[in-house]
Amino acid sequence: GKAALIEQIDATGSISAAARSMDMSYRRAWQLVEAINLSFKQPVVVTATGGKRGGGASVTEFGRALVAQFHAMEHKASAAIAGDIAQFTSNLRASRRK
Amino acid sequence: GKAALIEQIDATGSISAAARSMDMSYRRAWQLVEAINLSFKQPVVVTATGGKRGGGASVTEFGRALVAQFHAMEHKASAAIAGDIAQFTSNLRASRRK
DNA sequence: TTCCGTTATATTTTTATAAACATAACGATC
DNA sequence: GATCGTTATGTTTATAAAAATATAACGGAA
Repeated sequence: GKAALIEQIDATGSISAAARSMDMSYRRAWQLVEAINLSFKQPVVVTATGGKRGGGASVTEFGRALVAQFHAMEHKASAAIAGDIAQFTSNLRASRRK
Repeated sequence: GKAALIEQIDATGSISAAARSMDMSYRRAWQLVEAINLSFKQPVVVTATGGKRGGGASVTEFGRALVAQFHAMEHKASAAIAGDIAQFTSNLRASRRK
């Protein structure tokens, strides 16, 4: 979720546009960004207030590398257990929706 | 969490003893067991009410195999991304507790 | 038939999380 | 200095999850 948010910020240039595109409140998106930035030693998203278009946000190179690494980890872990997952899933009962 | 609960049930022979050992309410443990059993095509934990010692619960062979597979998956996934995790963690800010 | 420790279930209360709503601050541009 | 879209923050409400509390049902054994 956070990785997707960062990607949308990178794509749109603002937290609010990213939030809109993900059908998320600006408040929540901003809080996530704050939490992310506080989590790492270096900033992941940098913001600007005011100005011609009201401001904006951009993703740092560090942030981009982080997201890329995250996706790489996803793929590695997923590939490592793909076989088990298939078998595991075959033992799951078909869940009834609503 | 659920895997640990199943292991405790297997070790103790009852849901309530497992719950006590994990400092969990019996109610919660029972609900987890119910959810687990409903999730799979075959029962993972079988229970008995009443009787000499009030009843009890035991883990099926299917359940044991499931837990074993789960741990195997944990190890595989963990090993696959161990290097990334180390680097990732090095970028994390030391979080302040309380 | 009473007792015991367990499974099983219902109800209420508390806590945590998310959503919703409102508003201030910013600063380049016009 | 008025405007605009954004960042930034506070406050309240709603929803969900967990915890706490209570009690019924079970069935061997004494």
